[in-house]
Amino acid sequence: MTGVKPTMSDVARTAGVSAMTVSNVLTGRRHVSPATRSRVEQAAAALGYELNLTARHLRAGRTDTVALVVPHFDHPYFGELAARLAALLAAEDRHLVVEQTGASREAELAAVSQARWQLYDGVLLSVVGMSAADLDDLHTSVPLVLLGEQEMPARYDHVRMDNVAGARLATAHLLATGSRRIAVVGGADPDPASGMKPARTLGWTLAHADAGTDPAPELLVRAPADLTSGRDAVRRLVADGIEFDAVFAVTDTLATGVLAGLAEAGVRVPDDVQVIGFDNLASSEFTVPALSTVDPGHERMVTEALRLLDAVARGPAGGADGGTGAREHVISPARLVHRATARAR
Amino acid sequence: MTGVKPTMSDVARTAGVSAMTVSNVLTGRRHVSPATRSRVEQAAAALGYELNLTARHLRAGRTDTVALVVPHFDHPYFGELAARLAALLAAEDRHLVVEQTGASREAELAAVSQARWQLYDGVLLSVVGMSAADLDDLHTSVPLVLLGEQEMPARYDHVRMDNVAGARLATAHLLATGSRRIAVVGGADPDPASGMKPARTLGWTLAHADAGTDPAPELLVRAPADLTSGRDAVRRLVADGIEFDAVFAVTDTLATGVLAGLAEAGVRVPDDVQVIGFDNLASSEFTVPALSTVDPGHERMVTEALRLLDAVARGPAGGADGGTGAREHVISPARLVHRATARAR
DNA sequence: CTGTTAGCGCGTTCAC
DNA sequence: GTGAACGCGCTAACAG
Repeated sequence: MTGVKPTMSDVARTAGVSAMTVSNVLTGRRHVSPATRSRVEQAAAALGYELNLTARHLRAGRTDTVALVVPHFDHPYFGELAARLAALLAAEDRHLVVEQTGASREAELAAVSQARWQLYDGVLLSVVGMSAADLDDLHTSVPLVLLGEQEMPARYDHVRMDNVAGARLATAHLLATGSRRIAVVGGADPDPASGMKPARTLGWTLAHADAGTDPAPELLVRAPADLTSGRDAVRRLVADGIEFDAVFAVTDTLATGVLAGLAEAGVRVPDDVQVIGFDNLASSEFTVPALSTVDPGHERMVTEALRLLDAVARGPAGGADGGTGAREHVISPARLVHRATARAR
Repeated sequence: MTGVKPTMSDVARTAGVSAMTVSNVLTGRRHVSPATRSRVEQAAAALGYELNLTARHLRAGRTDTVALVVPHFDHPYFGELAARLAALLAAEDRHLVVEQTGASREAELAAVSQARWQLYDGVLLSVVGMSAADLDDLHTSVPLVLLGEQEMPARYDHVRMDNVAGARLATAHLLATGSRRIAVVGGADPDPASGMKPARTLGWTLAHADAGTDPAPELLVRAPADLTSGRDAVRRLVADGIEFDAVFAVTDTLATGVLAGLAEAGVRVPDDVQVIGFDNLASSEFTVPALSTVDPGHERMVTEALRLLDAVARGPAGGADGGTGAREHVISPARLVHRATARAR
């Protein structure tokens, strides 16, 4: 209630020591005699002293904080990612803060061009809207690891899932269990250079090729990756009278919407239409029926991302490449999770 | 590639001006002649200068950043909360960072006792594990607004939902549509002083009293608020042979688990058992069948929370009370959302 | 084990 | 419209 915030010197003065000693007590980086320590602690408590972290950050040049920058806070995929990273970092007394860009290219560029990242020891950037070219224009001295399913410039470390293999696995399973008209919901033209959708769509195409068939073009349903779009995709398919006996949804979120759409249309899953998603969200076990999906190896991805980030932070000179500028690109293997929306093989 | 990060003085030197002028160009707080401005901008670009925000923060004593501290990143309720807040703040060029405590009392206390909050202009704290007594012991000079459904000390601003009224509404609807044995999943003894569960359970009790009945005690099923627990609650109910013709789940997450459990047991919803949840998550519209639920007035909650935070930040002296220490406690009204898991009245 | 000195890189204050 | 000096609060480096 005195109004002014006490500083370290204030604590030092009332404890009868120097500011350095107070600092030592607080950081524990140097030995302090028990007697001195307790005098300092009492003085700090008496004054209601609170360490000023911004000053520490400026002086130390470190913040012990890693940032995760995601397009949306409210997409379960990113929430789960954040939770996993936070758990890993907390184990080593480091902190995670999460920031949101908004998914558009413009919003991501704006977020990225800001000097905010200087506040962190490293940044994990989940890219969705930006292109490889945009990323190439990016200049930051902060250790940066990219997460995301599109093509990325070689000069950044990058962790992603095996989208093609996962989608191929899912589609192959649908073919092997008797489906012949497999819609890909959230599919995209395989040409565009960005995003997970072309890769997963490619997996769908390849699985058909593997089976010696060719998917009908009207079974490729473009859609943004949200719940509403999944439901709408089914409505559209039904309204257009397009026959299908299975759906490969390129994300679990889309798949959940698809299940809602199929239920609404009175279609039985998996008897009439099988469904497989991609991402293995925590909630996917609890859809009705329980969603079969592709697990992208979440744990692997977060441990690799953190490993790469620490490697960049420690050795800014070269990295895995020995100085050419190329860095590691990790691909986490995908695996099929069998539940109730697809038949057993 | 020179290795050393340029500072403002470096930029100033190569632009042939003083550091102050560089600062003025960057902040835009004072007029700078166009010619000087462009010289500074070119010098900054040439050197690859990046503003050091930690220094600015120390000097300015402000960070233009608000923190949201939540128990879990990966619970959709908090993800949606974060997204709403971020949208509101972005509109005024302020930033939101989200941090996670872990939901236990110990983890929350640890998170809270740290000086980290000094890094923010204000903190929105989502309380789950801590008691009112714990919060009373809290001493921080950072503007703080509490979010959470338990009792909170009067000296903090606090925003919450109308849990009792919402639960009463839901239960009353179930009674009015013919259900007589309404289980409350996630229910709790109304005595304990903390948490949303007792309040929502109380609403369930009161609705029965309103109807002149008394719920059977075996219909109160205690459970943590997650998907697995919702499903397990149904399994237990069924295994124990307890008859029920409706479920009021105290969160949508629990309700989603309940729907999975009912589907697994071959129970038809809403024909055999009606279900109503609480929270109105974005995903609740897409369960099968679509979940009827209680909407807690999300938008209202976030605007109020931000309004209170700004009020604390601006007038640290008094607040709504005029200096007695008591502050505003806002209760957002609840409303029933009719979908497919409950019959129309 | 403890103290002294000297900044970290900005922005406020006051001058011109 | 621009500059000089100082200090925000803390800690690395070197004493002793």
